[in-house]
Amino acid sequence: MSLPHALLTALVERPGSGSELASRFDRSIAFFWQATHQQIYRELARLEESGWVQSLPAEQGRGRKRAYKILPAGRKELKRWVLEIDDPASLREPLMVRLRADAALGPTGLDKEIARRLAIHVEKLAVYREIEARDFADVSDSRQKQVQHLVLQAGIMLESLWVEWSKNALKVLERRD
Amino acid sequence: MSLPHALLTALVERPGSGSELASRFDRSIAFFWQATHQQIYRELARLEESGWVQSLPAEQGRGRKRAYKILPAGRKELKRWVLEIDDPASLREPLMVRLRADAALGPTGLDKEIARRLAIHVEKLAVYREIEARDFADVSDSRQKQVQHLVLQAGIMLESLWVEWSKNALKVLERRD
DNA sequence: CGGGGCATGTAACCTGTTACATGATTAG
DNA sequence: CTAATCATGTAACAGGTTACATGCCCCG
Repeated sequence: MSLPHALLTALVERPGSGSELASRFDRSIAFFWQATHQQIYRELARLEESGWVQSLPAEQGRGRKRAYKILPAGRKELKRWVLEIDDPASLREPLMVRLRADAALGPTGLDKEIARRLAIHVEKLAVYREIEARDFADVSDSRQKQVQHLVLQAGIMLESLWVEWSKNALKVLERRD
Repeated sequence: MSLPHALLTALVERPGSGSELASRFDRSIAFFWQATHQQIYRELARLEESGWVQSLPAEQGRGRKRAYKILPAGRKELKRWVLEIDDPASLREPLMVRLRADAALGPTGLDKEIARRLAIHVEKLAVYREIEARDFADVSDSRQKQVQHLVLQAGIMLESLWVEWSKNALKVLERRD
């Protein structure tokens, strides 16, 4: 489980409230981690219980912003966690299951769906490339920036992969025999 | 949720018992769908309840193989499901969270982990390429075979991506400033 | 001052994971 | 005949998803 540590990371960069973290999430590691606001609130409460973050006491009560900041114990926990080892995440892609079903049942009309997804990937790729051009144009960036760039690069490579794969898949699925 | 339909697909190809399906899973769509035997048994029971599959009545009881075959209603359901639309699956990759934490905290020693994973991806890639050479050497394959090949190709492309990305990441992480 | 949107929160549910248990089969 | 292994199954749990509820704030 990485959500608590993803939140700690965000809070190292800058303190913030649940809703702020949610939108920062969308802008930073959305390619490789997602969380709904419910997950975030639940997890922030747990982090506070563990003594890893602290909510600024000034503001409390439902409906009011509640800003959190990371505590030393949280920093320490994050440093520990970064060096945990785990195998590459496995991808669960229903489309691949559908393809195998198509192969077993005969042509089913999956090409429409793949064309739709091709468009999605093309668009995402354009967005990511734009971010890259804007934030990572300088080749002589700091180490910190280059590491952040690595994450974006993985996102770009993934979208490129799916664009390429989808085009090829459409060629194969054209066959109606 | 795709597990029930992944099982239906496997049962269209050939009837089988839970354990057989589990090992067939490993050999066919393991790149894009995984399931433990517990999930499979639970799901097979549900599929039977829904009237989509039938277990051959001869064999029953704990510890005895229980073969299932797909029913017409199951085939129909599978055909319906193949054409459902959903957005590309999102990848949850803790390593990317770790990288962002590394960027925020300063060098933490992630390069070891990435080198380890590079080796894993290289090995998987070799295995997939071997399967490809053995099962999909013929360019003039049937449509069915070509569609199955598409799934394997996606797996190969993904592993290649991570090999390439890991090598680049190692270069960046060498920097210790 | 009333309504809509925003921030937070509660609750139920589902999938997937892990640990463990039991009956059958097979090897030595 | 016993031990190891295989096939099936039970149970508890954790993370993620969805639906919905509540309180604050600001705009008209």
